[in-house]
Amino acid sequence: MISKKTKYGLKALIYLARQYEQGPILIADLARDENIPKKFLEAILLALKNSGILQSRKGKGGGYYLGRSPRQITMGQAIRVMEGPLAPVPCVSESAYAKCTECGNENTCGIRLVMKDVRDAIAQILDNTTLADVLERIDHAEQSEKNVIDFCI
Amino acid sequence: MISKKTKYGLKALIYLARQYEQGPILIADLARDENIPKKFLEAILLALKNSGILQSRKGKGGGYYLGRSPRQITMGQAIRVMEGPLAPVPCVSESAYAKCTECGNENTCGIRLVMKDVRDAIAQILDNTTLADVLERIDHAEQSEKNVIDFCI
DNA sequence: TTAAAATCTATCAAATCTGTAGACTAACCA
DNA sequence: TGGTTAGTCTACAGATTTGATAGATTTTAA
Repeated sequence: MISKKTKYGLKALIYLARQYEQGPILIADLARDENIPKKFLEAILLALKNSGILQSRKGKGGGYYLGRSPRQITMGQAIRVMEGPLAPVPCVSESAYAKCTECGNENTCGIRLVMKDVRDAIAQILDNTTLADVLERIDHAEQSEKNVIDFCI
Repeated sequence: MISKKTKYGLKALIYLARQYEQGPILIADLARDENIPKKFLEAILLALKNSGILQSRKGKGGGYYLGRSPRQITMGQAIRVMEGPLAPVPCVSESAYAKCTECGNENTCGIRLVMKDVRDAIAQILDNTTLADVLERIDHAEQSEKNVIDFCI
C-alpha cells in the first residue's frame, strides 16, 4: 500500500499538470483545493523539487510548477521520489539495488525470481504512464460518467 | 517493499513445500535452517495456519506442514496473509476493498485508474505462481548455475 | 523596505515492524 | 498417571516509519 505522502504528492503533480505553463501555483492553494495538510505538503513538494520533477520561485508571485512537460514526467519517477524503489525486494531494484541480507545465493533464490517478474510488471506500467496520460484518462473517465448521467436523464 | 515477516513466511513455505508429505516439521528446525528468529517465526506460522495454508500438530512428533499440495498454494494467497492486500491503494483491492478517505469520485480518480492496472499486473503474477512453480524455478536456476560452474572448469 | 512565499530546523504523537519472555495447552509415551 | 515435547496465547518493548505541526529564516517582487 502506498503512503499518504505518495498519494498527496501524486495529487499535487496532477493538479500542477492541469495548470502547466500557467505560472507558479501557491502551496496554500494546492493544499486547500486537494485537502492536504499544508506543512506536510511543503515537505513533499520540496522533495519533488530536489529530484528535479518540480521547480519553484520564492517571494511574491512565487510558487511551484512542473520542471518539464507533463508528457515527460512519469508516475514511476514521481513514486520513486516519495515511496522509494518500485521493487518488492531490494535485490531486484533497478534504481536502488541492494543485496538482501537474509538471502544466500541470489541466482537461485525463489523469492527473488518471482519478485523480479513483479517488479518488471509494475515498472512496465508506471514508467510508461506520464502525467499527460493520467490527465487524458481522467478526462475520458469524466466524459464516460457524464454520458451515463445523460443517459439516466 | 515487502517486510521481513513476509520474506520469513515465504521462506518457510518453500521449505515446507520441499518436504511435502514427509510429516510435520519442527519450528525449531525451520528457524535454524533458514536463519529466522524462532519466536517471530512462531507467530508467522500461526497466522498461516489460521488462514488455512498450513496445518499443525502439537506434542511429540508434532510440527507444521502444508495444508494442501504445493500446486494449490499460490504466492498471492501467502503474501496476502502476511503483508495484506496486493493492491497499492485500498480502493482497487479485490480481497479487501475499502474506500480511499481522500478520494472524491472513485470513477474519475486518476491515481485509482493507474493503480488498478498495477494491482491487476501484480495479482496476475502472484495468483498464478504456486509453491510448486517456485520449487521448479529454483531447481532450474540451480541447474543453470551448476552448468556455468562446469563450463568454467 | 515591506510583504509574500518558499525553505529549513526541530519536534512530536501514533502506528507499525521486529523481536523477546513466559505461561498455557494439547499430544504422545512410558 | 506423569513427564516430556511442541505448538499456542498474552504481553511487552525497542526501533523505525508515518503523518503532522510550529516557528525561524531566506529569497524575491513591488
